[in-house]
Amino acid sequence: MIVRVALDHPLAALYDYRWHAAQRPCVGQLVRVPFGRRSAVGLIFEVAETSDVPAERLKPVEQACEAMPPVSAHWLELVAFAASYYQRALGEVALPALPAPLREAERWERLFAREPRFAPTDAGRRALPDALPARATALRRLAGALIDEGVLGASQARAFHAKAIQTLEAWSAQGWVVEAGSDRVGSGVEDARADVAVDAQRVALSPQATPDQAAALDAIAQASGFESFLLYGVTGSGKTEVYLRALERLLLVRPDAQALVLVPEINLTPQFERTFRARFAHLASDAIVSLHSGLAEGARTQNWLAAHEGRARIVLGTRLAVLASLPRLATIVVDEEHEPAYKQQEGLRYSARDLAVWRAKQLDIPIVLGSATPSLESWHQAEQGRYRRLTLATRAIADAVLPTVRLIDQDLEKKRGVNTIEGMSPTLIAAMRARLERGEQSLIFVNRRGYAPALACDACGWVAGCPRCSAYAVLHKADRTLRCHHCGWESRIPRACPECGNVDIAPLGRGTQRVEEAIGGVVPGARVLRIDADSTRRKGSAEILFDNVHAGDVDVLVGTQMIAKGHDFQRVTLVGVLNADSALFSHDFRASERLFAQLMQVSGRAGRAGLPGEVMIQTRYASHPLYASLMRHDYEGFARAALTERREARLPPFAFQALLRADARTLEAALAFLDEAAASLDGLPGAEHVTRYDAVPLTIVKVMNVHRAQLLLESGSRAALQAALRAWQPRLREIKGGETRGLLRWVIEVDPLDI
DNA sequence: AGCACGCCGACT
DNA sequence: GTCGGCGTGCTC
Repeated sequence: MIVRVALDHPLAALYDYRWHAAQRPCVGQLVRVPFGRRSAVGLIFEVAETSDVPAERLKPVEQACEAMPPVSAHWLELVAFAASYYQRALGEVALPALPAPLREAERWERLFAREPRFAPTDAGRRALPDALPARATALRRLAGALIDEGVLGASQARAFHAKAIQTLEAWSAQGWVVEAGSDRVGSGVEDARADVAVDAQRVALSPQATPDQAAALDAIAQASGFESFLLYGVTGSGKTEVYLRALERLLLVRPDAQALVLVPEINLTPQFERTFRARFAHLASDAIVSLHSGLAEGARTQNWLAAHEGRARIVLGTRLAVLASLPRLATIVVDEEHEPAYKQQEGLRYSARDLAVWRAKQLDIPIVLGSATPSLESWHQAEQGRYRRLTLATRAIADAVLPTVRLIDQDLEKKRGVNTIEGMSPTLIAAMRARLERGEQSLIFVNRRGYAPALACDACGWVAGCPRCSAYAVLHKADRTLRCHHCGWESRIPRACPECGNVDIAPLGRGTQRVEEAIGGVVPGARVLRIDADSTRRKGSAEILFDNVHAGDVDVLVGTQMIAKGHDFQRVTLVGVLNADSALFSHDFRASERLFAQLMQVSGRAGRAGLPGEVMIQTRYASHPLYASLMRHDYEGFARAALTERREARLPPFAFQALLRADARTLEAALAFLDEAAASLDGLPGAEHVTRYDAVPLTIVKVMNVHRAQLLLESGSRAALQAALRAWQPRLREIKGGETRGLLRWVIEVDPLDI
């Protein structure tokens, strides 16, 4: 017997091994095999009688993972499709899709051992680190492992301390730990339970579906087999309620059916999990699990296995969850389907949304893509009738009305001699003061973190830059550093200009920190809070900060995109947007689509609880059509105009694109490689239908002392592009190997988002 | 991708 | 004299 195994390795698709065990090998089984001088974990993709590899070179399989049920043929097919579509080796997709412990044969036994298991509760996570005496090192390490891993088996625990089980039982009595009997446990279960009561009330507030919601639900319920629904509804129109009810129906009708719910960001999973747990409180504790990179390894593995073994009925996760093994998957939801976060930006550069649609088609099941501002790709599909559009036209919350959007024309203000104060128009400042007097909240959206995006010398024109990247160094005033947001470089702020010695160096532009500081000055008495990647670095701190806003301890909230998503601030009646203009004239053709979606989203934060909301956007281009659409809350008009432009320019979704990216020590080497690569496309299958653009340096040419360039390919035919890419790769390997180019790395990206 | 082998410059 | 730089080649 021969088994063909996928290994996490870029060359051959499958490697052949001899199978000696008594029982028949099984496709989808995990195995440990010798590979070169070491041993590796792989996945059996095929079982065969013979091999093309000479018999003397065939090595035997070392071990098979008996405890884990094999992954389904459907899952293998999904992985094979993703590998082929994104131009990667099979194993490079299959193995990274598995949780890490499954990829290490040494951990299998422990992983599948049926023994008592312990998981920390939220209370435990908070209390344990401080509750133990400093001298109790074994206990402290036990607590540390418990928190880091998320789940600890009895034998693992005993390794720390002979009486660890008694200790864990005592902690369990304290409410710091839950014991999960002899079964494997999920995580976060009991934490979410604590909030069930609260959410049950919240849910109970909207028991009656709006007519739009009911119509959408009927359509989804009537779907037989594959159908893509584009659930198009403004913020607050109750898309989540539609997801919940659709899943409710599904899970009631089919007692074994599984659902996959994708959300764009980790921050949003706890909220969703609470809501889903409240609604599906009758399900077993591990019937709802989350999957995202923020979970501790142990917890993520247990959740993955709960999905794989069919115990999990609802899997809530970020983009990586689209590759979860779900043997009885019956429906998929992709919330905020337009979010760029669904695109993986390293390793296998897949679009979770696109793979989700493929999965639905493969399994012949319905999929719901939800958004207030759908991606132009999805909107176009709906226009073409390939997706079915379900519109939620009204806000579900009683009395909620769309906010008034007004532009602050900075050009006009300047002409009239109205000066901005710290980058803010007096109109915006007055509006914030008025909110403060009325006890309402303001939210100021700034698209840059840090104090100022640059530090410059007035005398000689010097601007502080990162020594390793071709980017400006961002000024962070709080810790008096200059930082590069591309590579993490940090240095002290110089006292004087290093070029000319001038001591009058000044910050250029405005980031969240500077705006926070400025508002403290111009809105006296306001309690200002900043939320961005810097202020929420510690795990869980974002939730604490958001809680302050909800509790009313904040008058003005300053932040980046982070503040625009997921949170319903009941008392926010003013949203201010500073420096949005830069995206209007970007060379990236998707910049305006992203800007529109972002502005619609931040606008949705204003006026949720019946209070009239107002959005003020500072701009120097007040007559730009994007703003005109925004003021009318007219996504459809925006989409129509944008799609017309895309059609005329032959851009996606009217063409398909791929990038060849190259990294090298010099820009010349990268460009030379790309030029040669472009020439080598000639004569390849499909190449006659593929347009080649010139190889160009990336906007930020140098990152970490590596120079980057790219070559864009475009075709009206996806099949032609795919064929050409496939045939191209051996040639690219030759070109790279043929001449000594030093460190040169290349990667193909299919359907790139940023160009 | 790892990992080994192998061939030339700065150190104990 | 070695340690270690990364160039090259291999993995069923």
